[in-house]
Amino acid sequence: MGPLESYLPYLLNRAGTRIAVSFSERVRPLGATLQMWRVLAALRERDGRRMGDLSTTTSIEVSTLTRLVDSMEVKRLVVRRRAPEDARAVTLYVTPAGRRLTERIVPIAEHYEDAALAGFTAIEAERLKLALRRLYANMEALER
Amino acid sequence: MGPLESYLPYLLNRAGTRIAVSFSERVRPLGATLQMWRVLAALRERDGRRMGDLSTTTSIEVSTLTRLVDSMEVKRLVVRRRAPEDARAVTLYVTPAGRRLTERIVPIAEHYEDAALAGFTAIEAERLKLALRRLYANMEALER
DNA sequence: TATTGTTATACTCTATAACTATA
DNA sequence: TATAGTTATAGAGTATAACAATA
Repeated sequence: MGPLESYLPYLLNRAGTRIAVSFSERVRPLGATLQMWRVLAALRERDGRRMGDLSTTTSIEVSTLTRLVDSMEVKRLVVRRRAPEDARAVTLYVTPAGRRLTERIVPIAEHYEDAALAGFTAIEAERLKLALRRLYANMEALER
Repeated sequence: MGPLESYLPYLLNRAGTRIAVSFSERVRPLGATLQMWRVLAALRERDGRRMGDLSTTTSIEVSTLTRLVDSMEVKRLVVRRRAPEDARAVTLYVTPAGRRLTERIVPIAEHYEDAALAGFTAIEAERLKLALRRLYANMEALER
């Protein structure tokens, strides 16, 4: 085990934290947070998702998500609806205001994607993303 | 901007959080936390570092670090000493107990490094680390 | 009995700024 | 005046478990 600088989890968290903090500052003036953006991005992909589904795709804890969605409902960005096929489940839908906010954040997200990957070739960028997915899968496998 | 899954900051944070949580669980029985390990790893590299120095190398906020070091002093893992050349600065030294704990965590850290990179060739692993360093540098440059 | 989501509590880390003691 | 570190306070997120409603 060499210096901290060569340690993968460290490099990963350092880069991840840096980009998250920077992105958060950038969307704060719009009244949004990183976590809100994750929910909006997930709903942009597919509307009417369940809380549990959103929790796994956004990597936000269910109990955190409950309160996050509370605040997003107050801001009229999303609405909760009981799922018709299973009355235990709650599904989430974006409102027009939520859609407008989403479309304002998308270019910022794209900008961060580009800024983070400045100097990377398209192939290098894809390799990096693939590596991160493999890494995640490895850690998931380790849990069992 | 495609699905959340293809978004770099998301992939980064997801992988980073997963590995951090898993590692934390693994070292908790030893009475250690991820943040403590970072400090110990930094001091293992070089003893007698200043608080400010430790803050930047570990990516832990100075005010968080102060309280973290408080708790590490209570556990007799490190000791604070005033720097002789500048009485404003505080330097940190590992105790024998701290060293013993460090040596117990090192193999765990190595294990996580290996587990996360399972299936990666040495070249792929190096490429990934290099990419993470470049990405961090890009974000740092963006701040200015 | 198991599952979905909510609520409550305690805890960790961060952000910010005020404060002290040096320089 | 600026710097190094500490302290205080508020906020965001997590971990955990208990809970209600439904399956």
